[in-house]
Amino acid sequence: MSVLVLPAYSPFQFRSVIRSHGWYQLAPFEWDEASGVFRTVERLNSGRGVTLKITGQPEGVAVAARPKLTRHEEQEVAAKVTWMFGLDADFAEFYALADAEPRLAHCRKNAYGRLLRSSSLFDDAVKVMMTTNIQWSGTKRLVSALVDYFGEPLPGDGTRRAFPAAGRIARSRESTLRKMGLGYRAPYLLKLARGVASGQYDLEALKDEARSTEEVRRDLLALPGIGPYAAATLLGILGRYDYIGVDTEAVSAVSQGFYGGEPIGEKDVNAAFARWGRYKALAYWFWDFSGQQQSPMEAWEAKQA
DNA sequence: TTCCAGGGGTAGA
DNA sequence: TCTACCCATGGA
Repeated sequence: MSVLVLPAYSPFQFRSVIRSHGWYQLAPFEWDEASGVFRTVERLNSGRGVTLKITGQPEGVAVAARPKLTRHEEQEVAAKVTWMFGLDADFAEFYALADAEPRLAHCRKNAYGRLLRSSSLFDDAVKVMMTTNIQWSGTKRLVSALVDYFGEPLPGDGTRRAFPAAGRIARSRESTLRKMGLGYRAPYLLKLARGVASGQYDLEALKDEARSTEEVRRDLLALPGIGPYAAATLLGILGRYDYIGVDTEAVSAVSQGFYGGEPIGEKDVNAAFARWGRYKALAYWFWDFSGQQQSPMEAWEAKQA
């Protein structure tokens, strides 16, 4: 076993990142609320699979990796975990704005802002695609099915698998994906996986901070199965908060909170948060609609339970 | 049984 | 740019 301790840019709260959105419930992620242990499986560049047990530290995270990593693999794992937890992200500018807004005043003290990411943007694009026009229980089922069927098994542990590489899905058939329950999403996922595997789509290039948000959004919208909602969600994953991922929850919450319950559309949701400029998506995502210091995520979880 | 979900693609206006 | 319609599947 190897242990890495990775510092985070302050302020940082492990649990706030874990529960920033529903990803912690999707395979191969596992979260144990009682013990505060987060586990996942990663496939490294060498092809080796490793399990990561990640726990919160006062100002960062500790990563226990099995089996023992080489020095080179330690660097790779550190980079992956840094990305997944946004350890180097700085939200000072957002907090300065949020401090003056009662509905966002809880953000700084809870270190809200970081959104839990998968280690690669392909994984997150697939997961977002599996959230479209489906209930959350269905999303969990489909992602688990993809991991179980295509994921790389961990040597010596047949039960744990990493999220499948694009190439593994690319070599399958649409009929196989449909049988797994993906329905009409099957051809979209197949096209995305084949495009990524062939190099037609370079998703990791979208992490380039030098590119404009509009350009990145255009590239996201060009991907099969990625529309306005999915593109906005992925932009948030990429640390760009100019667009709100408008789903049925957003429409409902913003209608109640800002339009007196009147029927509204995607434009109205974005208009309600227009004054937050490049922090629109964060302002919406952590907005305390209930007035009880509760973000939409927490309200959504409470409704689930 | 009917409706609809953390929507997207397409055609037609 | 906006709207209407279709898309598979399972949960409510």
